[in-house]
Amino acid sequence: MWRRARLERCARRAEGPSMRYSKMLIPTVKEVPADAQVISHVLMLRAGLIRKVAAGIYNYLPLGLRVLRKIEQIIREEMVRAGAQELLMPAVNPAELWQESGRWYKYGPELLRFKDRKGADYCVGPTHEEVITALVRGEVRSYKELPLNLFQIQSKFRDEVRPRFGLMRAREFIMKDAYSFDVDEKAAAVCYEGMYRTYCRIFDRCGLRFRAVEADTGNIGGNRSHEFQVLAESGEDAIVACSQCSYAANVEKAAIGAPPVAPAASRPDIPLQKVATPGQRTIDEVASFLKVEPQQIVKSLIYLVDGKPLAALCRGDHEINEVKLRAHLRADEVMLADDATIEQTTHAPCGFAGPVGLDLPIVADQAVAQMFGAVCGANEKDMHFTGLAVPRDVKLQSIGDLRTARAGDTCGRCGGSFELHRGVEVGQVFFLGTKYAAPMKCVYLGEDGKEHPMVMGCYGIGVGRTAAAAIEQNHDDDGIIWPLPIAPCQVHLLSLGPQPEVVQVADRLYHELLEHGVEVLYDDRSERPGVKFKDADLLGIPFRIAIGGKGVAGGYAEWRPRRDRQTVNVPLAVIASHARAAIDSEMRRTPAEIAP
RNA sequence: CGGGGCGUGGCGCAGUCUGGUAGCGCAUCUGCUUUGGGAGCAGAGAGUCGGAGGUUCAAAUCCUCUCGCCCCGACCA
Repeated sequence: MWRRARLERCARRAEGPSMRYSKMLIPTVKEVPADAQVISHVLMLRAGLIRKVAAGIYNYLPLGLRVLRKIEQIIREEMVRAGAQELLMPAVNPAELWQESGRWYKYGPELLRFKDRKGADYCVGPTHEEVITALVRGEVRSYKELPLNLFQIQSKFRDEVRPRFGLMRAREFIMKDAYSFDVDEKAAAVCYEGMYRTYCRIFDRCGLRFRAVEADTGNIGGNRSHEFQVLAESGEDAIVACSQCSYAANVEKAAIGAPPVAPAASRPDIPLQKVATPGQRTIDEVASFLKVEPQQIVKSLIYLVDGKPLAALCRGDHEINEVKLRAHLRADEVMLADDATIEQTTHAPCGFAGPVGLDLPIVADQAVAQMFGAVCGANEKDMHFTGLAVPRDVKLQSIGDLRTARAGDTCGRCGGSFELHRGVEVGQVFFLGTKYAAPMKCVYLGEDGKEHPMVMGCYGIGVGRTAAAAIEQNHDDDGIIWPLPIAPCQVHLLSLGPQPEVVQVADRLYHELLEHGVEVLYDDRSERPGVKFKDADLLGIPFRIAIGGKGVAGGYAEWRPRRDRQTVNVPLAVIASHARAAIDSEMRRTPAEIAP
């Protein structure tokens, strides 16, 4: 009963002065916008949800904002349920805080910096670890005041090199960011687990299919992280999931099982031989020229690791993963060497590098360590070696899991095999430890009377990106198919035709739906039916009710869910309660109704 | 930051090579007809051709410089 009351309250608030289409700013467009590359961007523009103001900067129009507010509200409810408190920090941050954490110097041009009238340095916050840490260290002294988990929902700015894909990669974007403060690692780990579960609830409630995957911690630092990936063909991120155990990870991070030890029979002990390969630079060229498979070739890449050259080896059909390489070497920066460095270190042009006799530290992917009878570059123009036996011919500094995971690879946890998915990253949770608390002296007095740094975690959700991901995952050729919990409205009511009795019935039903606590968009425009149908499909409101001349004469309305498009005629007398019941039943399909 | 492309009524584009009255489709407005899957006819309004210099009798068009946007790559929530 409380639930009905709440829904009615929400609907009344949502109704505002009017949800009549004729009075609203819903600028739909027929033509596909020229500069939109991904479907969510196309549909958000076409459905009149957003408009671009500048590169990566958008207006959120009324229907678009309704979606963002729905997502925000779900996040807010679940964060509060998990014990977090909402606050709001400034978008503009003084440079001093960022200098204190060191990120003023490390962050690079993505941090939008500017000066005020006095010439003092400021930035627009791309994230808020500095501000929150400064706040908490100033206000919290004792272990008795911990733990704390504080969050905000706010616009952030990252001056992306290349903003694109609409809200998927904007420069200004709305983000929920939360920061937890605990007395020790153990308590912080409990908090991290709690946030992990909260995130699962949030995306479940949004009605999205997603996977939580192990992730690299990137620049934010810390030692434990999960990304929440909404599964969609068009996702930018590649993730793998084990077919046998629960392990799932970003391909950048996914631990690949060690290859089985090759039997002696498959280790041909043949001599190293230099062969001419004029002009054959790429793996494919060398493979077809020497009539071998790419996996029999050792690919040798020269990297600059914190400025120093190093050779990294992987199999010809594999890809070196720079994230893993950086982690393996405990380096800050890993980048492919330029041609000049390659020629200097290998004494050969790019395309002929090899590990034999190379005067550089060499690291190898685990799959390379057991290669016999292989092919590699000879560090000499137009020459390769055949008969390479890695253990015999190459001095390796170390061996590790250095390549990007692929479908079918062995799971590093259980030995099962990986399936590949694509996803849109909508959230990430980080276990930060004392990375910020220590340098910024965010400390508390413990029971032992001594000062300790607080142990932190941070937890982000891209609100606009979640909306975009929902569209990537839920659309067809005609438009968006919103999951009910985040749809701009629940029911799209259409009046078809100019006959006064049709308008009268539709008007009455509009009010009846509102009285039933239904969020309804009422298309009362004097457009032809075709126009209204097309706009309804484009907007993607989950349920459509059409009132037409025939229906009014026969005493029924036409009910059609957007997703399956199974049209049924429902008597006018019960259509409102039919809608109410359909909404309740659909909402119950989300885990929100599972006991807290 | 490297490479490529584009800036012309609200939107999408043609015109630029070869300088000579700025055009098309959609949208908008008016009228009549039409009303179950983006209607028809008739009429109308709306553009400093991204900006600044220059060449020329004459510049959307040629030259120089700028600004913005998009795509590919490197980088990232």
